[in-house]
Amino acid sequence: MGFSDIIMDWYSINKRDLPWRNSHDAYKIWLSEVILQQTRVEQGMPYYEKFVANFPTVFDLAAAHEDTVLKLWQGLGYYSRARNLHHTAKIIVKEHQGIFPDSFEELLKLKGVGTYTAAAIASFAFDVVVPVVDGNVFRLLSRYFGIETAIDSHTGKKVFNELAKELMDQRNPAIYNQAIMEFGSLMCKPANPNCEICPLNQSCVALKTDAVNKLPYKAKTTAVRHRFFSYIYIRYKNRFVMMKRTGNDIWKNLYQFPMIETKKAMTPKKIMKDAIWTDLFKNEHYQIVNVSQEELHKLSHQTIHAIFYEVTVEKALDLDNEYFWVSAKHHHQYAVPKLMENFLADK
DNA sequence: AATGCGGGGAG
DNA sequence: CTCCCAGCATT
Repeated sequence: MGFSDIIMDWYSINKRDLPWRNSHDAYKIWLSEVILQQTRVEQGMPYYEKFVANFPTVFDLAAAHEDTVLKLWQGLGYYSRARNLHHTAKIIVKEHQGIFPDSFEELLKLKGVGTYTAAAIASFAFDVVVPVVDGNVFRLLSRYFGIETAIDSHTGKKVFNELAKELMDQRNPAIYNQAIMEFGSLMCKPANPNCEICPLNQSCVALKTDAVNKLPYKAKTTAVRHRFFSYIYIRYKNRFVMMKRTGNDIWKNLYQFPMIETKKAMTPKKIMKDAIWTDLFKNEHYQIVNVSQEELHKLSHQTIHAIFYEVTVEKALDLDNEYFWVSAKHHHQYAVPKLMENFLADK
């Protein structure tokens, strides 16, 4: 038995019952694949269910407001996925009559659809023979064949894609692609893989050479950047002030309190000299009723040092620029970063 | 070719 | 703590 036969046999017995596997609907497959980009299956699952329930077809998604889409995506991270998802839904409706293209090349043209996702949709929905190479496949192939080429290099991507292509079961691209990812995910795990019971353990190079823990090889390690956010939580009766984050930064198009970013940790005394205070309050009276402890919010390559200034005012300020009042009853419709959600959950 | 983009689970 | 997860867009 060859590599692909072993993978296929293992999969037929050990596969999980995942909701998107019960469909050949390109829309649902696309939806699930975008949700699962850099996201574990268990984490993405409830979001998939929510999106299918709220947007049963691509027409429903295309007709929605971006705020609604982002709100449903809230908490999942990498929000450009949600923005691109919405954008692409509108393209599919306007330019493709609601029908997804059925070739790898055409799928690749869609925003938010890269080589992996295009291959996944093409094979799962349309039985196109094109290999999926995700994190699971990189790991499995690098270990089984003992390939030390860095998976995050240009040549690495080419090498592994070529290899994955040669190994494919040409007759069952949809099932085979699911199978190799499932195998990588459940058997050839990043830490503590199940080598003892692995059906490939007789011919695995990494196992033979004691290199399982060294592969796959990655070239880059990204440095963590520290940022200091001072949020101003301005309350008047049951309302508070919010704004939309624009600009190319984290949490684009999500909402937050007015805030000041500084390059270093800053004392309240210095923060309060920032122009934002006169911008917001002008000559109105305000009172700082609480200053939170610094809270660390860790992202993959940033650590946000957050402090919340809780301020009360005696009348509803006239707001300009991007600021606006929201009531406690209505603020839930705005998508907010996890950091904001955690703060608001205590209110 | 290199960098930025979230949040959470596992070890 | 560190690593990594059904990656992609941008430069």
